[in-house]
Amino acid sequence: MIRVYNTLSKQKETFQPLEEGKVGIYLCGPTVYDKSHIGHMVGPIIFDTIKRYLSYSGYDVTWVVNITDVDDKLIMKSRERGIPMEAIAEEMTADYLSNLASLGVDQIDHMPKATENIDEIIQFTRELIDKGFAYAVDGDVFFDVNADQGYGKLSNRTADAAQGEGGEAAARKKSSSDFALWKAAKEDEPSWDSPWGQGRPGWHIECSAMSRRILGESFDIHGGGLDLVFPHHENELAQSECCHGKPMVSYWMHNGLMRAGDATGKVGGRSDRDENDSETQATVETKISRSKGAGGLADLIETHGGERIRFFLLRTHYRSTIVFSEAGLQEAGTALESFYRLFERYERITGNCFYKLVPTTQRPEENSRDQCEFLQQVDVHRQSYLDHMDDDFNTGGATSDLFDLVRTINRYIDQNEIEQSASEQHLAALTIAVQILRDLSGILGIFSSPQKNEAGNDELTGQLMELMIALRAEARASKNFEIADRIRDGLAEIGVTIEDRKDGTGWRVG
RNA sequence: GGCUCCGUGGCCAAGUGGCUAAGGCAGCGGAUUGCAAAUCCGCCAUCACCGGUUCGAAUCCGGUCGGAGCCUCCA
Repeated sequence: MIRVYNTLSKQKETFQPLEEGKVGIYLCGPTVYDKSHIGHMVGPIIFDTIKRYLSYSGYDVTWVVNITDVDDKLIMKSRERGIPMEAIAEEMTADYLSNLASLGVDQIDHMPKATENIDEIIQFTRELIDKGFAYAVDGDVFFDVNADQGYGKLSNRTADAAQGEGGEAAARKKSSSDFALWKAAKEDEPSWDSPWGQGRPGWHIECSAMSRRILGESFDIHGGGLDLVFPHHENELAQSECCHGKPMVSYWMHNGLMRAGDATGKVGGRSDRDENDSETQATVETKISRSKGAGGLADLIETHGGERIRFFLLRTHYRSTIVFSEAGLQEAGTALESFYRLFERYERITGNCFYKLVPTTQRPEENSRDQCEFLQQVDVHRQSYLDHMDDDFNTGGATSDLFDLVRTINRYIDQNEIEQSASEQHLAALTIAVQILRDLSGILGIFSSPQKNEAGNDELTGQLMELMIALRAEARASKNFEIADRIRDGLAEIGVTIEDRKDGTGWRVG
């Protein structure tokens, strides 16, 4: 039984899809006016993981992430850079997509763009006018907040407490909290034909229109960052529910926002150039999108690798604030090492590559019958992992079970001296356990392929290392530890670690 | 001012009424090792503070202090 925290009810609820066995998820994606920063990746990574888990649990999931490719910021950017809005959108969408790919986000089924759904948007707006929830004034169309009884229920706000956008449009609105569904085109703005003249969509309407087109009038999960609860999701909900007269989504899920936490004020390894007043900045933590150094996600991926970043994000609960820091990322990397080491150990023993194991796509039945003690322990951790995930996708708790699994497997190998000589039985049990680790980590979207370890992968290095190790072995055999240690220490200085294992000497970079 | 949320060991972080408060990083002790590395074993918290409810609270209620977000664009 999966439980989900619903922003609308402010509590965890039992997950029950509208249609048996099927789940529709809509996640608010980026406005593509600039390069994405790490904060933009929180939602995609957690929902990618949620989709993996729901699929594993037997649901047929459809996941939609929209691209907002027309709005004020895009228009401004286009003027600044003197190139068409479409060119900016295209460039930034490509950036976004490549970041997603690096972070292993590959579960998205549809990525509709606002500009490709103008007809739906106009249609939706027209329906709202026909039903008396919206009105047109001089080419603008506004949503009439006071016509909506339920307005404010998502963000717990009353209609009049919610100030809509001000500016010169304010004068034409019936109430200041009314918001634009359609904006009349100004000079030099991209625009489309509509029953109200040339114009473009307001910010919220595209999501109502596109989610309906792809997922239907009502669907299961709508997600986004906590900062979207108001006004964006409140308004979306108002539009859709007024238009259809029924609930828009069953579960509203919002991820916590990321803050920049490095003492230096750095984000993404960039120095914060424009900060020159005193030391007060030292401990300032701000929301990433407001921090001066926001950006540099590509650099971050380059230096740390997507897997480390993904793991870093998934180690905390999706609803809590994550303080971003280089140190935190470093630590995540250190923690991942124990997994990589186990994978190598497994390969040395069985000759099989962990990454070539095919993940089981179906959640197995409850505990297995008469197994050896080891596999029973493995089962305990597997079950604990699933319990964590069932509880509002608690990936932070689930990762601890992964570490428990690693320790359990290492202990089994140690205690039974499997590295020295393995019986069929041991190998079979080991294989089952590692397969389970494969399946469970696959749900988090990690360890799907080897992380490129740049250095030391070429043939020459391998041969040289073989030689060094042989020389050291000879020195050790003749108890010439001075030479042996000189070899080991010298290698350590250039970043190569020698490991004398039960089954022979090995080496690793880093 | 209105509305949310958070404060768990040196650091990060699960846990939101009841077995001995997960896990990671760092540290310490031990096994192993020629010494290391890796691995395993063990150790390291009464949960910001005060008061209350309860047989029983980190977990519920009230207050205090500290921190964050939203109320304008934001993932």
